[in-house]
Amino acid sequence: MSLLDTLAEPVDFPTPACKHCEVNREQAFCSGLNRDQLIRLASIRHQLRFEAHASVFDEGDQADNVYALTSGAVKLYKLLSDGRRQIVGFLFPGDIFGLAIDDRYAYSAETLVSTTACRFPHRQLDNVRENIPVIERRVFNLALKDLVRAHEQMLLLGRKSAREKLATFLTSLSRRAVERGHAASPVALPMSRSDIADFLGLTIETVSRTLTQLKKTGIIALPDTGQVTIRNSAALAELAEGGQA
Amino acid sequence: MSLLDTLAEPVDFPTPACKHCEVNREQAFCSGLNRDQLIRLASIRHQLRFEAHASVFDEGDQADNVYALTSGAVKLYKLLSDGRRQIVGFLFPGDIFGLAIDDRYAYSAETLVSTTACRFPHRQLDNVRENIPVIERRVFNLALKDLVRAHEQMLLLGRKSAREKLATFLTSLSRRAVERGHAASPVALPMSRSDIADFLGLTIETVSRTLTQLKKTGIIALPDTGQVTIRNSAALAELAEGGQA
DNA sequence: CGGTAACTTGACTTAAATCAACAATAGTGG
DNA sequence: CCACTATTGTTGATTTAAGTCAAGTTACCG
Repeated sequence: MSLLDTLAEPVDFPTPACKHCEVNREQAFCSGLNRDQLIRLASIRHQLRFEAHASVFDEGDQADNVYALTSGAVKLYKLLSDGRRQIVGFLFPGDIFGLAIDDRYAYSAETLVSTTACRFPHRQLDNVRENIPVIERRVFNLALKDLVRAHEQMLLLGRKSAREKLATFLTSLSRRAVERGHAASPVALPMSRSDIADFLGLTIETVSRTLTQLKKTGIIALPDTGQVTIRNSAALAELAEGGQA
Repeated sequence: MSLLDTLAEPVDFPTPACKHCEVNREQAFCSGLNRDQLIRLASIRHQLRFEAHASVFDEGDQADNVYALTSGAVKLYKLLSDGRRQIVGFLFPGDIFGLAIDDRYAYSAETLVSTTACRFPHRQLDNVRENIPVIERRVFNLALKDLVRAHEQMLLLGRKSAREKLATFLTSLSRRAVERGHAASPVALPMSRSDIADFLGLTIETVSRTLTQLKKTGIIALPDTGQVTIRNSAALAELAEGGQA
């Protein structure tokens, strides 16, 4: 689709919040902006729909676009030459991805489930950011949140046991679900065991065993592979922080 | 020292580049700005000198300041309640630290050696950033570089062997030294083995053994504990990326 | 020069990986 | 709707990379 097509898309004003970022109003990319600012953003955005398990872009690709996730879920990952994989983030509605330096994406992005996102051409978004400081700051704060999360993940990867890793992972997913207006439990696991393993620096066997172990101690329940019920969130949180719960 | 004292400090204009960020001109916080922009920044900065092994701030402290490192080196780390530590970054001249969300630092900062830094009160820097887009973008790009580095470190922590971790670490230190105008080899190691271990998710014994092993294969030499000579940078780089060098 | 802290090396242990079935789940086509 | 197959997930047996425990050794500092 060309830029002209994008501009021709219906733009639903004067709705106060961007319809396509309706989840996570507090921190979403385009929430709380005024009419003119939304029009500027809408004029350069392109709304996209992806199938489950679809590639959005690959590490090393020309970084032409920034994406704001509006529904669904995405994983970001890096590969070593022999196929070892590290997932560097799971994204949910309200998160953005695709920011890059050196004009190349530093990770690959793939959907976990059927997903919708707004796409913003990097160059045009740069221009909007330069002219609308509140948007620049919005993008900055989202990037900073990613950085804080990355630091927490480094602590997890470098210093936590398998049990602590899983406890932290489930706690974090639950907290983020609450931020998006969902219940703290049960937590949806839209990713495979293999994805969880590659996010936590473990193998699928260890992920499976550890979840079984947490189930046996009554801290969680596993109604099905795609869902976890948190039965004792205090114990889970305690475990996540290195306590001996 | 009060804000008035800061303002009373001699400001060396019309020097084109901030004297205190003279290393790493390309990416440094205050390089390449015009006279008015430098004056604005200088008016809110406070120049500091720290001893070696001095605490700059602790995780959880009120995040009142942002720091731009001008000489020396700093480590950023997070702790678990039982004392396990993860170093989330080593910083060198040209790097900034102390950016935070929620008004709390997400990590502790300590000097490795005698260090000088510019300190900017968060509130006042916010104001300058709002009014001077080029400064906002400068801070943004430095934060984004940190994020890219954090992603690389997640790949290292989650998926690389001890040997690959050390190879990556030395390669990265060497590359950054070059960026600051130093030689690619020998590489200075201003941090202890314990710091290296806590950065790479290893123990000091494994760090020591692995360095000895790399020395035995002739890839590096260890003239003393604080320095590494890279004898075969191609082999080291190959190892770092998971090759079987 | 003495003493402490930092680093190295060695012996042994262990948490998680690997290898190997097996079970459950989800698609697919009859 | 139900077999049939492929994929994903679980569990068990064994291995291994890195951790732990324990000396030594070197370097640094008062």
